[in-house]
Amino acid sequence: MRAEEIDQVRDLRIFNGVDDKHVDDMLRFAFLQRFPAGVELVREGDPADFLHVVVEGRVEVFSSYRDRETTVAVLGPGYCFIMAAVVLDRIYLKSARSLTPARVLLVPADSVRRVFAQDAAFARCLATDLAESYRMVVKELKNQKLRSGLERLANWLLAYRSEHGGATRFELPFEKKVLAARLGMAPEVLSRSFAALSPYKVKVKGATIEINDVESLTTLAKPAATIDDPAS
Amino acid sequence: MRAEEIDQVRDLRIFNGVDDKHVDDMLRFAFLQRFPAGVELVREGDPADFLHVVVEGRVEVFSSYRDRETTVAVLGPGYCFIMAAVVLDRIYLKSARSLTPARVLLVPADSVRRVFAQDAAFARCLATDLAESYRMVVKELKNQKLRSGLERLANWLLAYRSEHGGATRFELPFEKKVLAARLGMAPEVLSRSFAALSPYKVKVKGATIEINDVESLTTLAKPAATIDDPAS
DNA sequence: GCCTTTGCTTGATGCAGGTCAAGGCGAAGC
DNA sequence: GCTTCGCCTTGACCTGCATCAAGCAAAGGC
Repeated sequence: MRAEEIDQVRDLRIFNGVDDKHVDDMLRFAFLQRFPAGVELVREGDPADFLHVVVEGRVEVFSSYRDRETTVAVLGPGYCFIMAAVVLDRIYLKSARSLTPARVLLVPADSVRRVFAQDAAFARCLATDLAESYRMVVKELKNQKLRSGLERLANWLLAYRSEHGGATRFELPFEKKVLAARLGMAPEVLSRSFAALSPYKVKVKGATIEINDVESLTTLAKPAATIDDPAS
Repeated sequence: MRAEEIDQVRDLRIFNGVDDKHVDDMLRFAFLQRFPAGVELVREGDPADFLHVVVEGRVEVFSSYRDRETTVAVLGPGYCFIMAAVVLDRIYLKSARSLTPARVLLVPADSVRRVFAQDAAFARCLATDLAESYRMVVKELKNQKLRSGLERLANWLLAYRSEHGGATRFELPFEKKVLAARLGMAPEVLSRSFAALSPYKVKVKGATIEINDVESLTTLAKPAATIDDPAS
């Protein structure tokens, strides 16, 4: 990696408080790789060779079984994936593909594990990051098991809205079929669900969403801190 | 805690390699508590006061939302729960209740966090334990989203069988309605699913299960390393 | 012994959401 | 302008699972 690239990634969350020397150890053999959209970055079942950190663009994390596929998460800049597999030196449980053109930092797994064994601050970084990730998956599991498709959509809309300044109108950040996968439903069902939200004054025109009555949508969605609040 | 009790819990997995002095720091203010069956140990939404470790008995981890409830896991001795909430000093995302009479080690959250900040070995223990837990939830999420109820049952039977010596006959470790919750289905559906397994030579008599044709059951279940194998 | 309780099974019915097939529509190309 | 190609929507249909309502059988109380 070039020095200028190193500076771009040095203050990623996972390096927070870690000895510069150790960060350099990891980055020396790392790559900051550019990928076009639609490339498979990681395949489920492979041994964990690299810790991946999204620097730019969006990455979809998914898993397949027989002829089925399910999206687990859609990650933006700052998030790393497959950390657990790297720490434990196991195989990947999930696959990942770039949804948009993306830049991803690839840190060799063995250097991650080496620094993990030596640097207490890094071990703590990984532990808190893993704890965060753990809680994210738990929330997702609850979201899937305890809510209907319509409820998931309503909650997603409210959460996305408030993450982006709370404007009445906004654009979907990715294609509707990706959103459908993210919400765990077929694209057709997403369509119908959007239609079912019109009594709640949600207007959909292409990728543009308009939420004209947050109150009534909230009544339907019944958001819960222990599922939706990213800070709790 | 009494000295004799301390010895019982000192070599739990999470204290592996941790400085004795620090383990004592945590255990000094800990309780080894006995609970009857059916007691709520932890309530979703409460702040994380204690790290809980199951020493004896079985504990069901679950979550509620509106009038629904879902079981996330059933834990036996050696497992800790709500570690992520303790590390991050957040609220519990899940509730827990004892299924059987149980003994649970309760370690005050602040002493866990204090040792986490001081002792590198403990930070690494927590990190690997969190990584394991993370992978468990991911597997559970995949199990739920990618499989039908019948497939989940078939895989659970095969996994339980091989975890317990691979005998042809065995007893269910808990009530069928708990198993149903664990598998994410209504008790009635579990009943029907058991019935649907009789062509695969699975016999059910009360709590006794007999698997007479592992091969054909495996063909149905199609177990996958990235969902079912606890070691991968 | 009988009766109640509790857990489980079985049947009937309804609904959410998946699947298949046929358009509609906007963007890009010619 | 028209055509083509993806993406999305709409309609019709089907299936897996939840729900409700009995029945049944083993276990414990008296």
